[in-house]
Amino acid sequence: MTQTYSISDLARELDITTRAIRFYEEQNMLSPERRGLERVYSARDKVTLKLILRGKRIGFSLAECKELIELYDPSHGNRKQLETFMDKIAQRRAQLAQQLLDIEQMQIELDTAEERCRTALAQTL
Amino acid sequence: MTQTYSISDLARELDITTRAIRFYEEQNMLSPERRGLERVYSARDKVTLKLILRGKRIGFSLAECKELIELYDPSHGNRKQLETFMDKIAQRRAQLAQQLLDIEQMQIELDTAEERCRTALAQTL
DNA sequence: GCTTACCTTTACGTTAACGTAAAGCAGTCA
DNA sequence: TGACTGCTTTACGTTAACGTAAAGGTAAGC
Repeated sequence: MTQTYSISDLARELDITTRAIRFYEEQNMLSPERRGLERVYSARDKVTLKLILRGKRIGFSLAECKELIELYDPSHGNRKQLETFMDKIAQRRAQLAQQLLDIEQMQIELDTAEERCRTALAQTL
Repeated sequence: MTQTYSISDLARELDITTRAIRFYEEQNMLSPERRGLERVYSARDKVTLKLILRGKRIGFSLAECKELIELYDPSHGNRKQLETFMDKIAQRRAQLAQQLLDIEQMQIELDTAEERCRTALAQTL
């Protein structure tokens, strides 16, 4: 029923190494089931991995990714903790907003770079 | 006339360390003038630094930032080189597009994380 | 003349995020 | 019954991007 995966299944599908996956577990970002010694991953584990990879693509550190993962389940938190969570969420939001600006700016620069390239290419004719 | 800066001027203004600035120079991303031993930075140098910092904020490696800087001046390139430049520009564009998707997705997740937090907080009353 | 504030170079130290090898157990296919 | 294939753990190696300390040069102010 509930889909499970071996470590190399996930490695293939997500295009990362098994070493990386084990490393994330070492960092307490994952804790897959075991069948004997073998790791058995759930759909939830896969989601977590995807979240890590997405975080990495936009330049988040693993520590930051870990915080994001922890935000997934705020049930076991007292008031103080939950407020800390809210703070972290706000921080991430601000960071993402800044990144959007940065990307926008960089796209503009790529535009002008491309144009300079085009004119330089025209010269070589 | 033409504005110049000392290394600590730039460090203060851009909120980085002088060590970092010297490091970028070591990596051939900058080559400021010298007055004796002292480094003297131009407005262009400052722009370059800003570009580096912006790149870093969206998770680019220094190597990637360096490529971006090099795209600034495609004048001294032969046809082959210019085409390589165009390729790199296209690659960066694709990367930025992916990052936009990732950020969008992450914003959605922050939304739901925030909501979960809110309901958990409501429980603590 | 001495301190203070910048600047320089050289060089070793550090952290993150894995890579890579070594050594071994468990099932299967010819 | 090997030989593969895939899984495991342990542990040392590596790269990027600086941090940090050591040792010293120079100009300004008291």
